[in-house]
Amino acid sequence: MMIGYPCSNLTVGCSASRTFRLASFSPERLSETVNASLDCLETILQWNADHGIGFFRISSDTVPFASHPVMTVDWRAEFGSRLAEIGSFVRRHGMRLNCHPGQYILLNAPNEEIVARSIAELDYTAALFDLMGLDHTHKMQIHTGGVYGDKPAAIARFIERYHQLPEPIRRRLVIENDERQFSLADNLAIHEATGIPLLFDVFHHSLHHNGESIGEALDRFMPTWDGHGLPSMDYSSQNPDKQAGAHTVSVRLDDFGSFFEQLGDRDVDIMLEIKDKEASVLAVQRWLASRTAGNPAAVAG
DNA sequence: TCTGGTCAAGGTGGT
DNA sequence: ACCACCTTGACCAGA
Repeated sequence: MMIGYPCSNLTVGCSASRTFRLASFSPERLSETVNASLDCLETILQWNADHGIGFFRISSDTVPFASHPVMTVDWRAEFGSRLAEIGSFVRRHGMRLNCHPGQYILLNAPNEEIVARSIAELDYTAALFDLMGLDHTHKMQIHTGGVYGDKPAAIARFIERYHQLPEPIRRRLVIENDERQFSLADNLAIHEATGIPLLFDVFHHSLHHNGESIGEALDRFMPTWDGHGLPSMDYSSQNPDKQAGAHTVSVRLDDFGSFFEQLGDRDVDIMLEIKDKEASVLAVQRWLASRTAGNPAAVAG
């Protein structure tokens, strides 16, 4: 089991998700920005290695505008060797990376142009992993998409488009249950038709489900990962000061503890979607260590 | 140097 | 009809 965090580290003092406005695009600006982001990504991964953190989400802005028509630069050639070095570090340390392309990825949109732009963006993300030399267990997670007033039709369109995806995308793509539209049960139907692994977001599940307990949900999502590495989850909890669905500022160990009880001896990688990032990962690591020390039998295996 | 408005893209629910 | 939210903050113009 590895505990991870997304995109930025608040300790190291740099950002690995630098970008710029579309209007500011130039080849020079691109080089400067991407190289600075990759410098920081190396810093973060080293920091992670030093702190025993093996799971990390890279920003979908690692190469800004990579799938946009403005991109005339051969970014794969320009940054390929740096990405290969980073990938080599990741493999050497037994780390796992993940990426979460944005809300504009809609494989089941009725509009074919939106689908084409979505595939272009996924193609870029898959290329990042390919250039890093990372295998298909390093996943790109997206939401299933829009409902467009007819969920069965939206699911059917997703399945149809999935079968047409280029292999570098298909082997890394996973879908996540969301808090409003596509529940775990909806995604299971898609999994049965496609074999796509399902990334389980336990917080979204608590807000939108079909009556399954957490234990039942875990037992259903985990087998969808056969052959894809350790099943991967997103974890957050409710920010008590904000509207339902808002992520908490810092991990609530009581809430995590009750989740961990339900997890039992199941082995998963857990991405903490929490505002204070690596601080919560360290807090969970300390909690797990103290729990193991206090009750060795409980976490064995 | 600081800050508030704005940023490629779409869908959805709330006002 | 419009705005905020989601992904995750970061850029940038103007003071």
